[in-house]
This record gives sequence, structure tokens and C-alpha cells, in this order.
Amino acid sequence: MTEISSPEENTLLLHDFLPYRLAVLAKIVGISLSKIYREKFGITNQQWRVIFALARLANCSASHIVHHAALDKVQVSRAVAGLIEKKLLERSADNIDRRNSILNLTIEGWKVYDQIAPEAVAFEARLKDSLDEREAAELDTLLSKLMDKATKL
Amino acid sequence: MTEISSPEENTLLLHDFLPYRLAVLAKIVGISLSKIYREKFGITNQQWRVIFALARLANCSASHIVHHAALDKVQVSRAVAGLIEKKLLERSADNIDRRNSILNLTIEGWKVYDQIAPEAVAFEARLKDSLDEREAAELDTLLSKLMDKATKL
DNA sequence: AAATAATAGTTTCATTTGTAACTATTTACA
DNA sequence: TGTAAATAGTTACAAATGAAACTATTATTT
Repeated sequence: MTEISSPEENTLLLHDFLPYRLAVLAKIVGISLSKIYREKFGITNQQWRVIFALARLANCSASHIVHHAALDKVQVSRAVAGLIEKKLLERSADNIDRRNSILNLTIEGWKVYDQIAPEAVAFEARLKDSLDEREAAELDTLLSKLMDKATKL
Repeated sequence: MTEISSPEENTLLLHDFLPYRLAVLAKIVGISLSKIYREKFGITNQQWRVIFALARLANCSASHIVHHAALDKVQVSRAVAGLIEKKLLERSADNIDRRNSILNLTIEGWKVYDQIAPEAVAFEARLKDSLDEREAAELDTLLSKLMDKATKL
């Protein structure tokens, strides 16, 4: 193997490149987290997001979830179908606007939520474990700034 | 729609949940960035990572790239095959250990690299635009700490 | 009121991705 | 030395994903 450029040069180092670092970090975190809902409940990442969106806001439509779970309408449609099949979620008709579906967690769905939620919170706490209070606040700010910028690129 | 829990309660808010924020941010950033290499050169994310790994370290094997581009061996194999077909990369045999392949960018491959690299650097600069020097350094530290922790979860 | 556009959601099909099994070669060790 | 284990990389198949076309319903325009 032949090293080509020295660190002094203005070469792009994949390892330090912010988009790369974000992608790798998000992927590793996502895989770890997914074990909580995937192995125990056979729930996908998208289904997990739908459950959490519905736990906050019952009786909402699929398109509402689209906007609050960063999923597109096809992903929501599929996740909802899967959750209905698992009987974790039920769909009723909206008689005011019959294009909408009205979605709700079932009793079973709430049970699953109640089991996953504390584990997810604990997972996040472990992830933030090495950060002190100031750093956690700083992280919050920085992620918001980056998110803001990224949506405007 | 029926809002279920108030912010006072210890409910998990998807919007504030760190793994979720990382996933959404990484995805948006990745999509924006991919336009640079995808639209102009028809190069995939994995191919882009292989090119950048090779630009740093010529004459290296596929398994070296596995470790330095956060890709698994199947992804590298496919990316390499695609790049060879595009004539951006060439493979020769390692006569010392004939399991290894020796990979190198072609002249064309270097040309592509030389065009993408500055754009990638400029993209990263735009992304960090709203951060001052202290914040950029802080981000660096925080991402390292999180990465460190995430690999040990 | 009829025609057109917009919205909500689903289905279809092609592409991408992940997992496991596979070949080829080299290393370890009994 | 010969057999088993490890490593490098590829292939094959199933599952996940994305883009576009589709149905159904409501809103807008003329």
C-alpha cells in the first residue's frame, strides 16, 4: 500500500469528513437501537417511528405521521399495513374527509410502546453517558444548527 | 387528532430523541451530498467512498477499504466491480498473497476524484457555515465521544 | 355544475441492500 | 505433511427501498 498525501496537504480525509462521520455514527447508533425493537418485537425502524408518533398524537392521519416521523407516504403506508397486521394499530374512516384514515394504537400497541419506550430512553441515556450537562446542551444546539443548514443546502 | 401527553411528562419525543435526530440529519446531508457525485458522474455513495479511500492510499486491497470506508466486504466488492466497469479503477494481482487484490485509481479515476473532492470540501464548508470556530471544534469532540460510545454499546 | 387540480393513500416494478453460502488461497497446528 | 481454521473476495437469493403510476376523494376554477 502506498500512502499518497500527507496530512499537511489539503486532501479530503474521509475519516474527518463531516457527512461521512454523521452517516457512520447514525448507522451504528441505529443498528444498536434497532435491536431493542427488532429482536424483541419484530418491529422495523419505520414501524417504530409510527408507533412513537401515534403515542404522542392519537387519532391522527397517515399524512400527519409523514410530517412528524420523517418518513415518506409510501414508508408510512407500508409501516401502517404491517402494524395493522400485527394488531398493534387500527385504522378507522374519517367521515368528514374520507381520503384520510384515522389511526390509533390498539391496547396491544400501547403495551408494546410501554415496553420499548423506557428501553429507548435508557439507550439514549447510555449514548449520552460520556457527555456532561454542558456538552449535552451544546450537542443539542449544534445538531439544530446543522439540521437547519442542511435543509437549506 | 388528540394530543396525548404534555411536555412535562417523561414521554419520549421522537423529535428530540438523539438516535432519531442523527438518522434524519445524516440522511438529509447524505442526499444533498450525493447529488454532487451521483448526478454528475453516476457514482454511488459506496463507490464515492472507495474512490476517496484509494485517493489516500493507493495499491491497497479491498479489505483495507473495508476497514477505512465503513463498508462491508460485499459493498466494497460491488463498488469496486462498478468502478472497474466505469474504468475509474483497476485491479491487479498480489503475487505475495494471491487472495488479495491490489486496487488503484486509473487516470480517469483521478480525474473524477479531482473534480469531486473540491466540491465535497465546499459542501462540508457550507454545512459548517453557521458554526464558529469554537463550535466546529466542539462538534468534532462531541462526534468523537458519541462514536466512541456507540461502538461500545 | 362540469371540468380540472390537488390531496391521501396504495400498488407495482425496478433497484438496492443484507445475509448466507460459496470459491480460492493461505495460515496454524497436530 | 496433511487437515482444519482463517482470510479475501464473489455470488446468489431474499428482503427492503424508491420512484412512478394508480385509485379514491375533496377542493378549485370557470
